[in-house]
Amino acid sequence: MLTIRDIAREAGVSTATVSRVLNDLQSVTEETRRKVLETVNRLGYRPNGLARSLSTKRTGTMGLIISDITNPFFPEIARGVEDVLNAYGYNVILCNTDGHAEKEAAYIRLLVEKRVDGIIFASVRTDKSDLSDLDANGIPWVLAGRTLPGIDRDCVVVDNILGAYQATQHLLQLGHRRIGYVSGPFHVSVNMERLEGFRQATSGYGLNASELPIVEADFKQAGGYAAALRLLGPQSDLTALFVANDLMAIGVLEAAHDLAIQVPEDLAVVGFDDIPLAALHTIQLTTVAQPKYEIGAVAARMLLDKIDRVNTDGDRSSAKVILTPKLQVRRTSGADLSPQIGRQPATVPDAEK
Amino acid sequence: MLTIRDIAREAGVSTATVSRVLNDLQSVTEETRRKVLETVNRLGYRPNGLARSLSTKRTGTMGLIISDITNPFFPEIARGVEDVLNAYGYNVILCNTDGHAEKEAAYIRLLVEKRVDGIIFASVRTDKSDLSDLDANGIPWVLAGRTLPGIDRDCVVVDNILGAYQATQHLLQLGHRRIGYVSGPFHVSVNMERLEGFRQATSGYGLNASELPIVEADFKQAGGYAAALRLLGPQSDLTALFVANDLMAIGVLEAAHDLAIQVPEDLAVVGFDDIPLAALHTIQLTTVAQPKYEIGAVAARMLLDKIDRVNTDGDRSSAKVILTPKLQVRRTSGADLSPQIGRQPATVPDAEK
DNA sequence: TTGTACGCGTTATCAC
DNA sequence: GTGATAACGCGTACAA
Repeated sequence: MLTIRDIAREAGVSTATVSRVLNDLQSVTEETRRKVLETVNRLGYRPNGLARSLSTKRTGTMGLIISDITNPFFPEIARGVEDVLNAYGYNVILCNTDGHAEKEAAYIRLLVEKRVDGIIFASVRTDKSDLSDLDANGIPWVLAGRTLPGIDRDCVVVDNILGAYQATQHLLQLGHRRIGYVSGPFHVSVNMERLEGFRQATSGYGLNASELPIVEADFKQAGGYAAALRLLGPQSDLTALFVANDLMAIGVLEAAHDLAIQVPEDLAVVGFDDIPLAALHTIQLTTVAQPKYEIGAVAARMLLDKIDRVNTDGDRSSAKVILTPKLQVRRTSGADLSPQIGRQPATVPDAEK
Repeated sequence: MLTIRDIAREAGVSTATVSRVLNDLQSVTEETRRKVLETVNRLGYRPNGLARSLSTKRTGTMGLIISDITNPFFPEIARGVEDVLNAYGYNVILCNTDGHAEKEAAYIRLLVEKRVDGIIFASVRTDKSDLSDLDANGIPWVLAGRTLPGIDRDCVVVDNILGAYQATQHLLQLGHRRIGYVSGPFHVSVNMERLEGFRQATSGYGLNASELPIVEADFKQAGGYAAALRLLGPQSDLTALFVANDLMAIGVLEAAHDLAIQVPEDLAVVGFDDIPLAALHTIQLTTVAQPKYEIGAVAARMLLDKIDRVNTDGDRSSAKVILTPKLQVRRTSGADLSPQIGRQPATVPDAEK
């Protein structure tokens, strides 16, 4: 592949001049400028970014760490990240960790070796030591859609406690008292927060949250399906389920169907995230909406800011941005059925089918 | 950040020896080996991949170019690509082009400058000149889920013509004769092929394909919705729609619902792709299944092969892999309704609701 | 305005 | 087995 020296020789100038033209710096005669650009185009020269990065100490590449891009929650976040970063000339390396700590650690090591300019963590699980490792190496990072215990900066999240509180209260106001919680992995922060919101809301209604059934699952559709089978057995008295994310809620709906349980007549279901398919008329999942694209976009801007600040003054931390979740009331919570749950036919779209 | 020289000095050896230990090459005494590794771990040294790549001429990074990761068709492909490449120590740079030629060209330039070891194209549109540009620069590439006119190598695809043929024939066998085609962008190869399959099947039944309505849309849900509104106006006599991809088919279903058209009783719908939500019991979209994950995985392996071959002998091309699509018959085509279309109530799941 | 020469952090080719 | 040292391709003081 051609080098800057080839261009310099061909154009009859020095490599320094070629470099100046390519990065349009300072003083270069329009004459020589033309000459250089002409040979560059004629020969199809492409600068070697590796050499450039080695010299400038910036790569124009960022890492994006998520759990699994096939989870419908993540593509929009990734898109928000990508759009913003790409507008500033950055590329994004995508990393699927499946929530495995080892996979994540391995990715981080690779990203550090590739000297990415920054990393966005949207995966559910991250070791705090990994982050201090990055700090030690001077690589800025940002958390998107999640927090970490003991860290209340450099992250953009929705208020999960509030969202879960609203969702649960919605069910309570509809008259439900026997409400189950389909949980994500217990130790994951977003799940802990949503569980906390669930607890606050139920105890606000004088219920003992510890008496309400909670089943741990994995944030995936199949996990939600399995959890629902366990919760909705023959002797179940549950009339509603709050599910920690939409993907599991979809699994719950599938399970309810297979168990011949009518939603929302016999069972109200509320999810979290508002993934695209939740709004389809055949699904109409009541859920807590997160601004996914915005979470990604804001996180990206925050990261860019942080990089700027590292390069100027020494300040390395950003504020914490908390976005507000919004309860999207749709069919599956049976809001139109209240106050007598499960007694009268639903008057919602599709009900007459 | 620490350099190999720091380690060499601290361990009392030369940089060459440190390098040998790190890449466990040749002859190094167990003694010195231990000593080097100890200081590496103690000081937390991370090799600079840029410098390494500059020297070795490989980056361990690949580019993946797609249209839009929020289109449910792509996450599984991306996952297949990522899983395989990551197993071989590669990272993946994700590029969303939205089908814009300029965006794609800009991405390719960036990827070339970063000296990625290879590129996978899963986007719908690619300029042939871009590819020859890559060839000129010695960067291997592979096409995934699509072809390019005049190129029948280095790609993995399903037989789109066959898939579309089967889908259309399915509708014809159910008795439909007035079938519309909701098209993707006309110039996109996969769409052209599916249209071709549609034409072959209809003319096989003595129909004049040119008399059947075809509306061009954009492969997105909103586009499918809009196309359906145009096709299903008051004076429409269509009893079935073959839709070029599932995402648009979802839009068609939404439109049908808003127009109070019953699916499948009044309108049969068949899509293409078999995205995850097509299988949900509330959707049950009849569609042509593509093995998306496999397409990504096979493309990744093909790219790895191609890279290997470039490094050994000079052969730079791979074969063309054609995977077989599979018609997934579900509710929306009303297979259980035949032969009298639209006369009797459906006896499909959910019908008694 | 332009050119020379060194540094960026590795790997690889020599000697020893 | 180990150590100098020249690439790798670019940016950039410094000098001219």
